[in-house]
Amino acid sequence: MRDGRIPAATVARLPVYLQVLLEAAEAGVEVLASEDLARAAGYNAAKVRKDLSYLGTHGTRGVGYDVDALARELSRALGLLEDRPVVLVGVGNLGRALASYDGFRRRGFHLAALLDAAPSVIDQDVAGYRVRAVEELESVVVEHDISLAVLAIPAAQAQPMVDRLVAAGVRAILSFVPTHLAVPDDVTLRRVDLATELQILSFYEQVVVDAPTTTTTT
Amino acid sequence: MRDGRIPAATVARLPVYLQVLLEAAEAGVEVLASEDLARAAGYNAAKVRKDLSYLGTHGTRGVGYDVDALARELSRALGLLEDRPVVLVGVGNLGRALASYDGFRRRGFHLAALLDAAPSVIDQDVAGYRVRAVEELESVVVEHDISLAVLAIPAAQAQPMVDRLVAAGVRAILSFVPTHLAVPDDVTLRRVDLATELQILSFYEQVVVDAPTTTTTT
DNA sequence: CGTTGTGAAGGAGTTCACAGCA
DNA sequence: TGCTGTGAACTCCTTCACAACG
Repeated sequence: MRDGRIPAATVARLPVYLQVLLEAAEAGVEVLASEDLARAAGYNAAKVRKDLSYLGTHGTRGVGYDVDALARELSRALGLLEDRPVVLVGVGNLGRALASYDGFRRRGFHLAALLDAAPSVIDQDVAGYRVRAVEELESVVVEHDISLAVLAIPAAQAQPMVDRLVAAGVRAILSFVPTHLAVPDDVTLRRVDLATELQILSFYEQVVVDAPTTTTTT
Repeated sequence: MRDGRIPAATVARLPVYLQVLLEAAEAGVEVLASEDLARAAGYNAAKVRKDLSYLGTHGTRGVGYDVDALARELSRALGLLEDRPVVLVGVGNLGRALASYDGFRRRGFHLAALLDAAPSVIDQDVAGYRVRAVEELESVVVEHDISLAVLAIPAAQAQPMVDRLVAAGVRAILSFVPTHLAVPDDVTLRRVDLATELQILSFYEQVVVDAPTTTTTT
């Protein structure tokens, strides 16, 4: 256990550990050794122990980690002790799917609002939510004290929308837009590009063998 | 330019470069310096040059990189010279969105088949495709010579399905399943977990400042 | 005794800085 | 002159290996 900053690579794995722990708890398991955790997460034991050591977590030597305690610890570290409100901007195909995706709900988030610019979809019902006009963005963010946004709009409109989200007070953005988007240093942006992922796979498929069986990183 | 293996981190950036180049070509730009490419991609010039050097690509000193030539070079490296067939397994909310997502089509892939296990969706029309029974998996893979699969099914059924895909001859899998899935060494699996991405953002949002403005890696 | 927590070694990826060339 | 291509330095991450300890 150290106290400086937690390495980015470690942060990216914490949700995976949490997931494994919640499944173990579900199954009635009370203690897991780093070895077990590693197997279930797809890493190795040394990495698991080092990662957890950054949290200052203490397992029990000769025994392992208490499943419930560690899950709580991870939830706390990730800021998931209570449900976080998220605003979803863009209700096209992908946006609709994201709105219907219950993984968000089940893993600590809820959609506080769905926004779109197209008059044709405004006021429409999507996955049980009423789509609101992007004009309401600023008021929605303030009203629900939102700091997380999911962006699923066309590339052409994306940068201005990012600027607007940032100005409104959003601190972190999950972008599905296939373009580089600039944000200030104090705002975090993660980009998920589905076509890019397939293209990476395409590379390894033809090169045959040897791809690092991956996950998202950094 | 070297000739060994291309670093995983570099491979993950190649699609981004390609995207930038195609947009530049679209805009009529014929030459880009590493500096320009870097700005558009969100990296820095040294990284761009080193990445490209692994391809054995030669830019022109004092000038930059020929946009068309480099785009072709990258397409070749990524195995995108011709459209690649992909099989999509799982036509739930996410699967439907993926089927409707035109980014795949526009960036070198086409869905050769949509499969699902639920009798209620079989033969249904989704995004213009007729959903087929998973039973047809093996024949579809052989018939279309498919090596890429996209997996969007519940975690519980995922590992057996992965084994089946691999046995059928699939060499690379893009998984949206929020669980670790095992594949043999000669098969590549990339995992995209949307809730995980949000949880990572949640961490940085609360920690305030300092997150490495990211993209998918490895 | 078994498993954690961690220094230290090793490996991967990034950035620097400059020589080399169009 | 201007920008590429790249060795070398550096930083970040992973893995090893073992002492510490319940």
